[in-house]
Parts: sequence; C-alpha cells; structure tokens
Amino acid sequence: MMMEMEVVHSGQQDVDLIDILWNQDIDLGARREVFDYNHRQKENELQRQRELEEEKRMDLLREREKAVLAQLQLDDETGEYIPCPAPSAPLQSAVTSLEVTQNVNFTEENGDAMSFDECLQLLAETFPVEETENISVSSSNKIMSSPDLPPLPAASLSPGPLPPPQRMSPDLEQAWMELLSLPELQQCLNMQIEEALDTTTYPLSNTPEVQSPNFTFYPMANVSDGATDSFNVCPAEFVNTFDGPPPHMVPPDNVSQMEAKAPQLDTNIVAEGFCDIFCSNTILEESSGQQGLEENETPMDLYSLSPGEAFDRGKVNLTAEMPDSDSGISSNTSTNSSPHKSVYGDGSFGYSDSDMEEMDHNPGSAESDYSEMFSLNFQPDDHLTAVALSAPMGQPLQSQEKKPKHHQTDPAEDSGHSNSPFTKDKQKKRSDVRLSRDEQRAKALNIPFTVDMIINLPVDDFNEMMSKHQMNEAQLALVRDIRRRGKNKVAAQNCRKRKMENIVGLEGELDSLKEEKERLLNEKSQNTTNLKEMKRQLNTLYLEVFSMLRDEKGNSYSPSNYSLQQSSDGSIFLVPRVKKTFKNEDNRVSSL
DNA sequence: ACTTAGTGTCATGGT
DNA sequence: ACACCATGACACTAA
Repeated sequence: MMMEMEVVHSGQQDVDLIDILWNQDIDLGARREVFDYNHRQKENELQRQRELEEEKRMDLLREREKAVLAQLQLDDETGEYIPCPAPSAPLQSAVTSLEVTQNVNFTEENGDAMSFDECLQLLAETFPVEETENISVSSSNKIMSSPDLPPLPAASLSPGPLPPPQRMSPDLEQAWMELLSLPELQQCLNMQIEEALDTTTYPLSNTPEVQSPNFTFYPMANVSDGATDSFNVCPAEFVNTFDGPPPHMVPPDNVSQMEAKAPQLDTNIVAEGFCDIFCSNTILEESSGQQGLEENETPMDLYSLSPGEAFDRGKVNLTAEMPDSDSGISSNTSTNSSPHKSVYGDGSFGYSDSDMEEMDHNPGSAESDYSEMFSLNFQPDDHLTAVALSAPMGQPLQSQEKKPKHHQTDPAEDSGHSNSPFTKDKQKKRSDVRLSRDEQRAKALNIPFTVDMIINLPVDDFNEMMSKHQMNEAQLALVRDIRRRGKNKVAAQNCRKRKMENIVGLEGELDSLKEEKERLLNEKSQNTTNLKEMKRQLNTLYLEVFSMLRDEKGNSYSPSNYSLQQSSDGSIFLVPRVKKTFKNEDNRVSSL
C-alpha cells in the first residue's frame, strides 16, 4: 500500500495519498495514536519541508522514476504489474521501485563498481583491519552521493544494458556481513542514515520477516528471485531508496542509542537495529507498505491491506460487527446485515411461523448454527439450506421439547455465543440474533426476500414483490408475520420512546408547576401582608375621620355607634350602628 | 434470589 | 375490509 510513497517523491500529492492511506489504516483498526491527526499534520509538515529540500536534488531522479512508473503501467497491461496511481498495488510497486532503485544505484555506481567490489574483497581479505573503516566510509560517502548523480537512462531499466550482477563469493559475503557488523561502520552508516532521513520522505514498514541480523543480502534476497547471492546493491544505497522513517523515528547515532530509544521507535526497528532500516525495502514488498507505523502487524492485517482482501474483510466485519439496529427510529440499518439474498426456488416445507418458533429454540437448531456462522464465518447459506433441507420440519423438531410458543429463548443466546468477540454488546447481540432469527426463518422457508425488504417495503411494493414470487401459505404466513413483527417492533420502540418522552415532559411540567405553585404561594403571602397593611392603614384613616366628625352640639361620634359608608356616587354617609335600618335625613338608609 | 431496565411479541383498539 | 399504528400486557434476558 505504501509502496507508492517510495516511488513518487512529489510533494502534496504524496501527502494527500498518505493521508488517504492513513485514514484507510485507521479504518483497518490501526492504533489511533499512531495516526493521530495532529501528529500526522506535524509529520506532513516535516515531510513537506524535507521534500522541498530534496526536490531540488531529486528532480531529475524523480523524472526518471515517473518514466519508470509509466512503464509499470504498461506492464500492467501485460498483467505483469498493477497500476499504481492509487495505493492499491503496493507489492508490485514496491518490487518495481526496488528494482529501479537497484538498477539506478547499480548504474550510478557502475563506474566505481569494480573498485567497490575490490574494496570489499580487500576488506574480506584483510579483515579485520583498521582499513575497513576507511573503506566503508568511502563507500558510504560515495553511495550517499548517488542522488546527485546524473539521471539514469530509461534504457537502464531493461536488464540488457545493465551490467550483469556480480556474484559475490561466500567469502565476500561473509566479509560484507562482518563489515556491516562493525561498530565503526555502523556508526558511519548511521550518520549516513541520519543524513538520508533528513532528505527522504516517507516511512517504511518493517516486518517480522526480517528477523535475522544478517542484513547482507536483505535487499536482493526479497527483491528478486534467486538473487540471494547477488550483490548488486549495498545497504547504503538502500538508504537512498529508503523513503524515510516515521518522523518520530530518531535517526540513530548507533545501535545502542537506537535501542535506548526503543519506546519511541518501531519495535521491530529497535529489535533489529539499524539493519532493519535497510531492510525496510524488503519489507516494502513483504508487508505492502504499512509506512512502518504499524508495529504489530498481524498477517491478517497485512492481508487486509490488499484492496480486495480489505474490502472483503471489511465487509465481513461490517456485517458481523455492526449490530442490527433494532431501534425503531434508527432501525433498518441492518438491511445489509443479510449476507444473502435468497434465490431459492419455491421449495417450501409447509411449516408455520409457530413451527419456526419451535425450530428456533431447538438446541443446535439451524438458528444457533446460523447465528454462530453469521457472526463468525458468515457463510450461512449452505449450512442453513442444508439444515432446512435435511430436517423435515415438523417432525423431529416438533417432537422435541416444546416450550411455550411465546418468548422462548434464543438458542444462540443460550449456547454461549456471548463469547463471540463480535458480540460484546449484549443488547446489540440480542438484536443481531433477533434479526438473524428472522433471517433464518425466512431462509428456512426459502423466502426470496430479505427481512428488511419484507418489513420496510411500502405496501404496494411489498405486494408487488409478493406477487412476483409464487409462495405457499406457509411462506406467505411467515412473510406477513415477519412484516407484522418487524413493524410492531418498531412501533413498540417508538411507543416506548414516546412514553419516555412523555414521562420526561411530564416531569418537566411537574417541575414547572411546582415552581409556579411556589411563586403563587409567595405572591399570596405578599398579598396577604399587603392586605393587612392596607387594612391597618384604612382603620387608622377611618378612626381619624371619625374623630373629626362632630354633631350639632359639638360632640364626637362614637365609632361603636356610627359608621361611615360610601355610596356609589362617592358620597359619604354617617350611618348609626343600629340593629334596624332607619331613614336618615336624606332618606338614604343603609344598614350594616 | 430478587429487582429492574430493556426488548420482543401478542392482543386489541383506533385511524 | 384491510393495512397500519399505538399501546397495554406479558415473557424473557441481562445487569
């Protein structure tokens, strides 16, 4: 997958590709922190800078590699390679890029190849000597200067013009291995690696395949068949082809330091030391390029990186892990939970829904097997068909223990399927089983519709669908039962939801009413207080007025004998407090 | 062992 | 009459 990164050294395009691929990795379950968005942004920024710097130097090389890509696409037409504009053909791209790189490096180094080999031979012959370090350093320096070399002619891609690989003698191989094992050389190479890491871009993956510290032949051993004994490429050249480590990967100063930084590094890299950095090229084709970020890539994960495999697996997991939402409101997302659209014939066994209920709850019946397969193997068709065909419904199944028709437990739930890693959510699992049971029923009767279709199609479409398939009474009854149950389930869920909403609403209303009551009580209390005050003031005023009244003789009226009353027109009358009414002088009589 | 929440299902009534 | 919906009631499971 990430192979593409190695081949193309362009800027934004690659970053976008990386982003896409990262997202894909996330979808594939890669650890989130590894692909943290901010982290990736930082990485992308760093990579952009590096790419800008390198682009100046790598421009010509990039042009050549694009030409190589074009050729690869041509090869695809022959079926040899898969086009790699998208991250869908990692392996072939990796191989090709490696080959190209090898060719390039080989050619670049062609002029000095003999001298290099001579150095190695000299090294092997004189090893171990202090001269080794000088040789290795000079070799590395020379190798590292390869990006500045003139672009490789396109013709060099063909094996013809290439110098024949120079087979390395076992002694030379051993010498080379030991040479690379020298701490001095390692340090030297690490310096080169560090330099390379500053100018390269994309991290590469490494895999457990490369476990041996013997990295002498790692490039060719996996790049080309039968090339394990070839020695066309030196490790430092692969540093150039190495598209760079994850930004978090600290360029190692030496192996020990690298190991000391183990917690920050890819565990495989740490384990293998800088050797594995070189080996990343091998890994590129081994692991389809996981950008070197996925430490614990399992074989499954690796397979999943294959587009087709990833799709298949994703589909399986999607179906297996996605619980069939039973929510009436959000339900029917389980449309695709049906792994099959039955295309069975009109075979029917003439057992009713209730029979199916009984069949459902037979231990080891089709449902339990179905549920298991549905959640794990996802290959229910044959099995279920076999069950349905092999079990004459209504005979052995009905003869078994009959539980109450209503609300029998699902065998899948009783048979320990909760241990399934795909059914962590019990409720979801239950829903899953529920729909699986419907599916199983429908399948057992060879009903050529999915439960989702049966339940959710509009009446007209449903009737039309039914009319297009000739079904017997049992099938029709089952279909209608499924539809009824499904709709009622949704209705019940909606009803419960409404009930809960009503409860919540009533609770809120109750709270508001309590607040209103409290407010009214306070208002009443305030009004009572005000009323008392007003009465008091009125009484005071009343007495004051009374005290000012005088009769003809100048005597004051007693409030106990008289009272003041106001008429509707505003006139004030002094009314004697007498038991019986009598006329006053104005014939206006009032009584108390 | 008991309680409780959640869910599926049936029966029933309304639209 | 039929389909659909709403809801109470019941059974069951899992927490």
